Amino acid sequence: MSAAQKHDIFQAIADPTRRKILKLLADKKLPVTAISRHFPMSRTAVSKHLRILSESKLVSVEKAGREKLYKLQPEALLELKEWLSFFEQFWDNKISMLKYFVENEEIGKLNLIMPESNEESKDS
Amino acid sequence: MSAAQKHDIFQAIADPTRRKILKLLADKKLPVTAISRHFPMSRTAVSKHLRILSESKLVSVEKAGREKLYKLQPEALLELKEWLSFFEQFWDNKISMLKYFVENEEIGKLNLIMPESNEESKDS
DNA sequence: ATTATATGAAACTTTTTGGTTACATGTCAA
DNA sequence: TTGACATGTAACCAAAAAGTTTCATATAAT
Repeated sequence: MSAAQKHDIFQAIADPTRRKILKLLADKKLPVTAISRHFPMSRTAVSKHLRILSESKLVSVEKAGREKLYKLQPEALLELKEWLSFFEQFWDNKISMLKYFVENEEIGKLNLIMPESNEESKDS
Repeated sequence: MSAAQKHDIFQAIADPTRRKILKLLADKKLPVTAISRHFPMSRTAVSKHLRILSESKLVSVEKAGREKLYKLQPEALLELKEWLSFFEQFWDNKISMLKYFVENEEIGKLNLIMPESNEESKDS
């Protein structure tokens, strides 16, 4: 069912505000008003972002009195993970070293492992 | 350097055309004209997508005679991987079962592991 | 030299996106 | 039952995105 939903997960996470919302919800369920306090925009704008996140199943909603609690649904990120893993196959031999540099926040030094940094370049 | 580049990786992969381009380039380097044959749009439109992919370092360019060969740069996806890994911490215990369902294309049955599917719901 | 191929840039159009304000509804507290 | 709080929807607007066509430039082939 659901031939083509309007918002896919790639689109959903494209917006910085929505990514920040996801991080907020990682801690705990929150109602719209609480969420919107973290942003320099109206509650209504945040509400629209939440609708988009809901459509792509990244968050779920739960009624609690007059509030509606939004909850992170991290399983939806599985699709992204699968997509990523396809490309990792073209990548594997470099990943562990890259991980090292990233985890040590020294990604700026990454040219150290790039072989093309020689003085003169010979073809083939 | 480069305080805030115009296109980040999340935006770059948000567009389906660009994701397809990345898959094409996974196989081999290609010039714009060859790439655009896979799409129902003009070469110029594809060229613009490639510029966006370049800006976010997902592809690199290499001059070859009168052609320009575009090449996949999968390392740029590391940022995405890092972002994802943050959320996996809220996810770990479910991941293996989810993987099973996904790999067997039975994601529709996922409610099997959702505890809230009882007949009546008791508060707290 | 001349023609054909490969490309990017510019100007323009249409659609989508992200935001606003105003309004209607539902729930809690007095 | 009246007032305050929490929310979503509607109508609207501006800016960004994605596409088009036209043009200019560089390289290759004849």
